[in-house]
Amino acid sequence: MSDPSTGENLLFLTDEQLRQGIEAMFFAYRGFTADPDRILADMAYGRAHHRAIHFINRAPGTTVTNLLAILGVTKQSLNRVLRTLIEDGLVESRVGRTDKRERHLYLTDAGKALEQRLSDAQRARMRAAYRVAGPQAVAGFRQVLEAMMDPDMRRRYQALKESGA
Amino acid sequence: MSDPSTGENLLFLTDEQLRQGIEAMFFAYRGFTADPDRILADMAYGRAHHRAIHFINRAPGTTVTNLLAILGVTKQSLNRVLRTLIEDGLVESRVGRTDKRERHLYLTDAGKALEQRLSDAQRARMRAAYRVAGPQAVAGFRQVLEAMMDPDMRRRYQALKESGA
DNA sequence: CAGTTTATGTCAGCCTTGTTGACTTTCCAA
DNA sequence: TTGGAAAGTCAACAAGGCTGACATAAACTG
Repeated sequence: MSDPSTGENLLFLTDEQLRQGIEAMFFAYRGFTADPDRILADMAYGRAHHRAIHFINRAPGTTVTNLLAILGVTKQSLNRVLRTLIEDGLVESRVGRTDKRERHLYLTDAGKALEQRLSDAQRARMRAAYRVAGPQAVAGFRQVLEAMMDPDMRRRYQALKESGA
Repeated sequence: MSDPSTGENLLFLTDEQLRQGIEAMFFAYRGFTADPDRILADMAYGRAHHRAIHFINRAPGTTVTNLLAILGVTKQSLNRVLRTLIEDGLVESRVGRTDKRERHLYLTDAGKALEQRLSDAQRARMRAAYRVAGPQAVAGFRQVLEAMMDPDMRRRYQALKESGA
């Protein structure tokens, strides 16, 4: 329409529009993590513990190496977090049956309980936002987020998504 | 349709859909920060410096207190970052004219140059994602993000948005 | 004018969570 | 049986959050 070179209206790709999107991501991510952060602050845990708990719950029996790849941190960093979770009885580490080098990770009942608290809080905000925005906006939201991921992370995300529902 | 209580299809509010949205936010945010992070890693700077530079560029002459509120950190934390940026000649701090207690912050030419590099990188990814998803998806993306913010952050975001274009 | 509040900066110390590098143990597979 | 992958550990370090205490200057208020 207004752009003769393509026949499309590309006003949504202006620097100003992109900047607004960038700032929206920044402010929204703060809200996104705020509720779980408040819960975790009361314990000796942080966001790193939340992430580990989330993905162990999501894929019970996952190996340390797999978790490492999903979280994108070093094994030393993850190990510190994992050790405290195991010590505190929230995570169980079982030696692999076929490959005994591997450790398979599971949430204990206490771990599941914490996961529930954290994800309830996070989902509540997400649900409220989804409800306000409506299904069509949510579809767009997901599309843009997927397009924003690094290709290997997109693959991991897709795999998780398909294993889910 | 499928939900007799509301007459709406609320399948987009299922726990599984919400969980996918949560994971999408996690993976997308990683992509969102990856490019600037790579640039910053070569210097002695981190994400905190990027945020300060971004918002000083966005609102030149902003005061320290205002920046504090936008970034949501303590003044000690911000001050550490600001001090290095001023020492390195990327940010200039001017004493307020009407209220001499205030410091007004501006990017120097060097600061503007770095801001440009960082935002170019971040916008490039954003632009690619926007282009793939299309204008309607982008509108939905923005709607959901806005709804996800804390109310006071939403106000700040709106104020920035209106001051922009 | 005296006293209080506000804006800013700074020192010290702490925590989480990331990093690198070096090293060991276990154990699968060629 | 030996090489290499998987896992774990120790040490050291840095960024970037936090709290608490304190200093200074300027503005505001009674």
